[in-house]
Amino acid sequence: MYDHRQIETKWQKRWVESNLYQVKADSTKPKYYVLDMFPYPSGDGLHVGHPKGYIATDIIARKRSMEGFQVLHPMGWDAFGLPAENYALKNKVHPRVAMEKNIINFKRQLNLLGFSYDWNREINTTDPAYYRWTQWIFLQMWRQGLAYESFAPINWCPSCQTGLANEDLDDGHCERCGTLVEQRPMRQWVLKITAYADRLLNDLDKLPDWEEAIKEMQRNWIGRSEGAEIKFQIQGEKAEISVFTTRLDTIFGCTYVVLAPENEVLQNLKNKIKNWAEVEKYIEEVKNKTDLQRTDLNKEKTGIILEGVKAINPFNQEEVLVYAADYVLNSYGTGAVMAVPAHDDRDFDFAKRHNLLIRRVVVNGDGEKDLELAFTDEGKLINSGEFSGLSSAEARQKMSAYLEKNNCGQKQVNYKIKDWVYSRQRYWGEPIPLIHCDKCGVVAVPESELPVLLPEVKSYEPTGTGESPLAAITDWVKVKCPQCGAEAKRETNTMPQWGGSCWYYLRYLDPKNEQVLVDKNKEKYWSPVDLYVGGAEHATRHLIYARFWHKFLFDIGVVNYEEPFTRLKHVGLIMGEDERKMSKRWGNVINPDDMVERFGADALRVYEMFMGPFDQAVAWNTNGLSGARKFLDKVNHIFSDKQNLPISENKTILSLLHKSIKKVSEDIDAFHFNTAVSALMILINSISEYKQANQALPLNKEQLSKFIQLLSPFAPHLSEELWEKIGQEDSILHSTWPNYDQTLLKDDVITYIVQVNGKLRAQMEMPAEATENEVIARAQTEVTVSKWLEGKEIKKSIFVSGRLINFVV
RNA sequence: GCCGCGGUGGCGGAACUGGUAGACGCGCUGGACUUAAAAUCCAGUUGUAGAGAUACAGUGCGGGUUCGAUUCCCGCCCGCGGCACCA
Repeated sequence: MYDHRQIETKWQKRWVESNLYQVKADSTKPKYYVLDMFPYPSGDGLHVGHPKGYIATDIIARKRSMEGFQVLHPMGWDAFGLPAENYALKNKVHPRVAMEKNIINFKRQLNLLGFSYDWNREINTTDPAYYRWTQWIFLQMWRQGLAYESFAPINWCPSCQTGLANEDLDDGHCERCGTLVEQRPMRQWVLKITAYADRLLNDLDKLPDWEEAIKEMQRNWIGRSEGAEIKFQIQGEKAEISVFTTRLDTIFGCTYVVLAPENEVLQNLKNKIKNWAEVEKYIEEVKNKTDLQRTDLNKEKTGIILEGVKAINPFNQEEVLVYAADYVLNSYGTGAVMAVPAHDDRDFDFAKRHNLLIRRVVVNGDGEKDLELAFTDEGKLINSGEFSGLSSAEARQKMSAYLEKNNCGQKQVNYKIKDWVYSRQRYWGEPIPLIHCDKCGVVAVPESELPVLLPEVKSYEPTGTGESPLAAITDWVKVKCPQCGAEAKRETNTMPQWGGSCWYYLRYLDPKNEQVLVDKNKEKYWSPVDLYVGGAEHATRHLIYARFWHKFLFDIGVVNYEEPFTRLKHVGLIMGEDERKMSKRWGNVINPDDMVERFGADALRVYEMFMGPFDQAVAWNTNGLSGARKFLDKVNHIFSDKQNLPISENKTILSLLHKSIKKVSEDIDAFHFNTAVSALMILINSISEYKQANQALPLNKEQLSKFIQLLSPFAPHLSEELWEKIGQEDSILHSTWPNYDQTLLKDDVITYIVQVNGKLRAQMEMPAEATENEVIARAQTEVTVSKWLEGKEIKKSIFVSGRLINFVV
């Protein structure tokens, strides 16, 4: 048993004193940038699951250093935003005070685990010197028309009392507090992420080292669909209804048109709609439904006919009925659809319920029999005028041409992703650096006056009025218009939590620069991030936002790469021992402080990497942690003998050492930490077996030192201690990562498997250079084999060199 | 409903491009040491039958390809994650 407290504090102190982890750009060396998603410093501190990703990046960082890279491995705090503020409100302290206290605790906990962060580069999104640049980027977007004011209804969380982006919702509930979100029309700032939708989608293909699952989530979230927009004239009116469809080929099957109840076309047709009173009542009813009630797939589709209104299908001049129904969403496409009940499930349901005409126009080898369900496959067109006989795909081509020629529509691409609602009616965020002037309109705060400091307030509780608490600070709100000098007002909304995290990885490159966001040369040297590790929950939030901002910064020449994160790995959760998510609510939280106290940081690191595949969720098990500790004790034991043990070099073990160097090196790079640890255990077990048996070590000192190096990224404290013990003076981090010797990987003796009809019957040792004939001859003499061959004819012998021989009888 | 991932001992999990299924760890059983316990060490640990050598079965289920399938193909079942009246 080694004294982990003594060893770990000793080395942590030395690492700080020698500035071991401080790095500078050095163009004579290759660089490697390893990044963790930075945490928001909550008051609960870290639980044992948080460091899992940090341990992995630390292992990679240490290995890369030993491989000769200049490694950037920074850490900081995502300290603005709702979580920090809600915590502060609950505990009745100022968010700044709470945040500062929490950071001290987080940093203490991280240091306890021996991470190799370069703390000289620490950043904090709430630091004015930092958020000055968050505001600066916002201003650049505003100048380019990418930030705009909108008054459309948005998601409103009644508990957090602020507007939210679509990305902040979880099944219609506030992602933070779980409250059901409402729709509220209000003034807000919106970022035009849709302008980047195509690039965000297409460039995913340029990221081969991102996990397919994450890319797929982003693709779904962006939700690109190609189709056509078609104008239906309203009979006897100048007005028209535009619909969006991806199935233009089915347009001859359109038997009615449906408008979303919020669609303004309805209001414009008020006078023509004979049953307006009823229609208005329906619109009211829908307004009072929550989004969840509306989108419940199981509910019956409601709707109301617009009496007196007919729409004209531009392809066959047919007059069709017009409905208002809430199964059509106003926020997607044009807020109106052409209903083709024969070929769309939703339209089919609605048509059945309202007894509407169902006309089939696409077939696929099944004749024209009556439909019991919508036929949504593609096929061959029928009953479609001049287009009959074409395939769906051909028809779409020709029909789009028809639309354009007749000026009644065109090809159109739609996205599910919405522009990003960027303002929050809360205190704890970056002030939006804009000024409202009666004469000049919206005016930017001059860049020389950035940052716009977040003022101190007496009450930072949300107001719920649609204004942030900042609106109450008249002294702060009142300013002179930078353009005309007249009395004007500051924008009082603040930025969301996601703002600061959209670009923090760039600030680490040059954290103290007061002139620019990041120095060009430093950016050129360190960019892009080579490895980024964090939770999968950010796939459609932070990771889309950050890619969007990065592309914008690329467009304005701040960065020189189009994609910020070359390789992305997501970390699997560590669950409680009861297999539930660790949470105070279940009382199953394991605190790393206790585990480090009992077993040591090295054991915790080894265990978390050994638990299972990195990206998979696994339940915590303290017994497993003690197993990791036993392994380290065994390691320590081998190196700690006072007397110098005799050495009798053993070729098998030497070969195993080199196989282990290969396996551990490759496994670390592939994020297969669990099998890397297992390889280290196998190696140490066989060394210690030899030691037990002969009282002689099978490897010499130099060979054994390679093992310490392999272990060092996982267990840096103990490794430094043993490294010193074997007489090394410099830190193990400055040593060179071991290489394996190809010639030592081959075994002299190979265990051959002998099968009869594919069933294992015997094993035998053969010299590596044995030929096929020798192996076959020998195999037939094995008793356990000959017994199965007796009296049978060998039809075939299958020989796999170095592995097996299989007799087919 | 759509998309993605997965299903292997009592448990976490290994298994290279089809070639010894269960590495490594936990737990459990027995033994050594000890007055005793802990720690440590040794042996065993997929199931069934057998004292044992051994035999048979076995990687969610049913088929198939192959000398040989956890791995490939077809058809299902279950679990997890994401998206979802997106036209």
